[in-house]
This record gives sequence, structure tokens and C-alpha cells, in this order.
Amino acid sequence: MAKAAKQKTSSGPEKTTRIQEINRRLILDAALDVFSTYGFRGTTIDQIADKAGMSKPNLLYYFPRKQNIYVTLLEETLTEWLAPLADIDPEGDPIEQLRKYITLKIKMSESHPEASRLFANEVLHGAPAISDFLAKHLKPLVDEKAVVIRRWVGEGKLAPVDPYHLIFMIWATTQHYADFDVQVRAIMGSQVGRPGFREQTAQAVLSIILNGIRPRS
Amino acid sequence: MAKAAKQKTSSGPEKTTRIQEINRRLILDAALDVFSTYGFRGTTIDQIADKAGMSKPNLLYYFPRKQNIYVTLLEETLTEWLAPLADIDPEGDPIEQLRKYITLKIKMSESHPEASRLFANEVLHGAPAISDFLAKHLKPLVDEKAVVIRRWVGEGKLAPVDPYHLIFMIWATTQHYADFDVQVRAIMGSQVGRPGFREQTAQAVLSIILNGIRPRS
DNA sequence: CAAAAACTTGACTAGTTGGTCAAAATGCAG
DNA sequence: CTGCATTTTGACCAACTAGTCAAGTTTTTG
Repeated sequence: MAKAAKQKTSSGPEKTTRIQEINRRLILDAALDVFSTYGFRGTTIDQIADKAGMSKPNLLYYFPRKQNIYVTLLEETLTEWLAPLADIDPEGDPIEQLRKYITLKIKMSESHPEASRLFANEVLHGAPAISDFLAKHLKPLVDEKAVVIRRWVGEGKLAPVDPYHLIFMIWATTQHYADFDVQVRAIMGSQVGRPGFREQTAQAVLSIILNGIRPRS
Repeated sequence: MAKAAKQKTSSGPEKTTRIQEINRRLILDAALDVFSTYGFRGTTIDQIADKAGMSKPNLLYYFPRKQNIYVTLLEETLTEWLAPLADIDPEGDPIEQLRKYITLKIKMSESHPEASRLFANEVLHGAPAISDFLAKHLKPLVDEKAVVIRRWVGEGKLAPVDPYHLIFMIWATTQHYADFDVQVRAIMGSQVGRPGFREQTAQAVLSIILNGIRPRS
């Protein structure tokens, strides 16, 4: 007598249909845009629904709470964001590895500024939604790479430098161009949009940081 | 028959009483705290009023609009924030001047993190309230200092470096410790609170940047 | 010390917004 | 083509919040 294959049990939706896949993506893309511009509190569900081209109740059919969209987006973004750090090769040439890392981060900052801003906004407000993620995923990864950098310093392949502060400096500098875009534009004006601006930025940042940590006689 | 000395004319409150001075300060201090944590939209007037120890209508007696408090706070903060940059002495020793500037910025980041966050949040969201200020006050000042730095490079006192990117790097790095405090804590843990942490930070940042821009043979 | 000015607040309003619900429309398996 | 599951939406509600207002209290001033 028990209704056998009913999916509406408390276990949640096991199967995702074609329509679900499309609409979830539509919602997340729209939400990234809006959240990154207005922040969590500053964003209304209606705004997201409008941009995603559906009604508010329909959106809530896919994500029952506003918070759900936000958290999904943050975790999705952060995972992608961390990949380049994980890719630093402990056996590679230190300067080369860091050059690659910085270059990649600047590229990401240019190609996905919304993701950078979404994350910046969350951390700025105390990371209420992702402090667990930071502790569980970010810290271990940074600790691991810090060991590598410290070894490089010990081997004389880098000038003596604190690994953590070096990593913070790279993050700060590269993300600055996404997060503070308005300020950069206010100061550098039309240069920002011009082709080659990213290369110029990368060149300047790389020059200072890499020369700053190159081993000195 | 015109009511002569009435102050309620459209010219605004010419005279500020003792009580006004105290209460405006109380409100602004409370508002900085709340705005920097929750952002403009995330902050309610009630929150500020509570923290300032007065009723909401009373608060609105001093600042008729929420926006007024916010803008006042931003402009007050920014002016103070820019002073150290203005203080860079074109006739001083380049490395020494920049060391002083960076050290001061790190100190400010530690002593007034809320101010840094308030500003970061505003710029992150497109600086809707202060884009004028950026164009009118920030840009000219930065342009002025860029000329100085460029001259220093020309005189061989600094390695060839783009002045704008150098300034951005200094801002990004120093403010990172205030704006991303939660992240820094998530990674470095209890070290952050310990005495001497600021000095350690300053040392690391100064070491990389100054060595990065020191003239090379 | 009385009157005017400045200050303070409880009670209220209008607008917004996150989320619900029941009913309709659509998709799809047999 | 039929019946069930999925998807979609208009109408609605309760909570919240910026700002108002009129009536009171305190401070200042002549």
C-alpha cells in the first residue's frame, strides 16, 4: 500500500530534469549579477527573477529561500577561485610558479569581476555564510602552500619573506582591480577599457612583487 | 512683519548648539559601526538609534535622511584617509617617503578598520554616493603624486614602475588587513590579535614592495 | 522665572519585500 | 490520447522599515 516510487519524500529531489537544470543555471547567473552589485540585503528576489526571466514564485520553486541562491553561488565561485592556488607546483621554479599564479589571478579578476566582488562583499561583512568553508577549505590549502614557500625561502630560492603575507599581498593586489574597479576607473579613466590594460597591469604587479621576493645576494 | 531672526529659514542651521554637537557625534560614531558591518541597505535607522542611545525620531531630527548620515560619514572618513598621501614629500628620499606612507596606512588599517570597510563597501557597490568626491578630490591628488613618482623613476631613484599601479598596490595591500580581516583571521588564527602582529605585517609588506621598487643596477 | 526655542518621543503611515498558496498550464510516460 | 507529475503564476499576507507628526519635556535666554 505504500506509495512506492514517490519522489516527494523528505529525501529531496534525487532526479534533476532538463528544465530544472536550465532554470537553476538561469537563476544563478542572474543572481551573481545582482548580488555582486547590490549585496545580499540590497538584492530583492524580484530583481533576480526579472533578470532570469521568470516570476518570483517560480524562482522560489527552485530555490525556496533567497539565502539558498546566495550560498550556492558563493560555494560554486569559491571552489573555482581556489584552483589556481592549488595548482602551484612545489617542484617547479618558485619565481615561475608565482608568476603563473599572479598572471592567472589577474586574468580571473578581469574575466569574472562579479565573482570577485560577491566574495569580497561577503568577507567584508564578516563572512556569515561561509566562515565554515574558509576554515575547512581555504585555511588548509593556504597552510599547505605556505610550507612550500617557506621551503623555497630556506633553499635560498626566494628572499626571506613570510609566506602568509606574500599570499595576502597577491590576493589583495590582483582582486583590487575587480573589487575597486570604480575607483581604478575614476583615477585612470579611459585607459582601463583599452586593450592591453590587463597586460600592463600584470606587468606592473609582477615587476614589483617578483623583484620584491627575488633572492638578493 | 516678517519674522525676523527665525533660524528655520531655508538657509539651514547656522548655529550649532552644544547638544547638537554631542548628538551628531554620537550618531555618526554609532552609524560607522553599523554601516561598516551591514552596509547601507543592511542597516536600519533603529539599529543606529539604539546604539547611539536615542529614539529614531530624535535621530531623524539631526539627520533627516538615512542617506545623510551615510554620506557625511563617507566624506569625513575619506578626507582623513587621504591625508597621508598628500603628505608624501616630493623633495624627500623616495624609499623613505614610501616607507612612511605604507607604515601609516597599515597603522590606520589597524586602528580604524571600520572606516576602511565602510569605504570598501561603498566602492565595491559602484560608489553611488561618492563618485563625485572621487573625481574631484581623489583623482587630482593621485595624479599629482604620480608625477612625483614618475620623476623619481626618471632620476633613477626608483626602478621603472608605473606610479598608478604602485599606488593601487599599496592601497590594496594595506587595506586588505582591515577589509578582509575575517579571512586573515580564518587563516592566521590567533596570531592576528597578538601584540607585534602589525609590526610583522608592516615588515613583510615593506620588504616586498620596497625591494620591488628599489633601483636595480 | 516665564516664555521661547530646542529637543525628545509614542504612535502612526505608506511602501517594500520575503515567502505562501491554490489553481492553472505544461510536459511527458505508457 | 490520457492521466499523472512537473512547472508556472496571480493574488495574497505578514513582517519590516524609512520617514511623519503632534504633543510633550527640557534647555536657554531675556
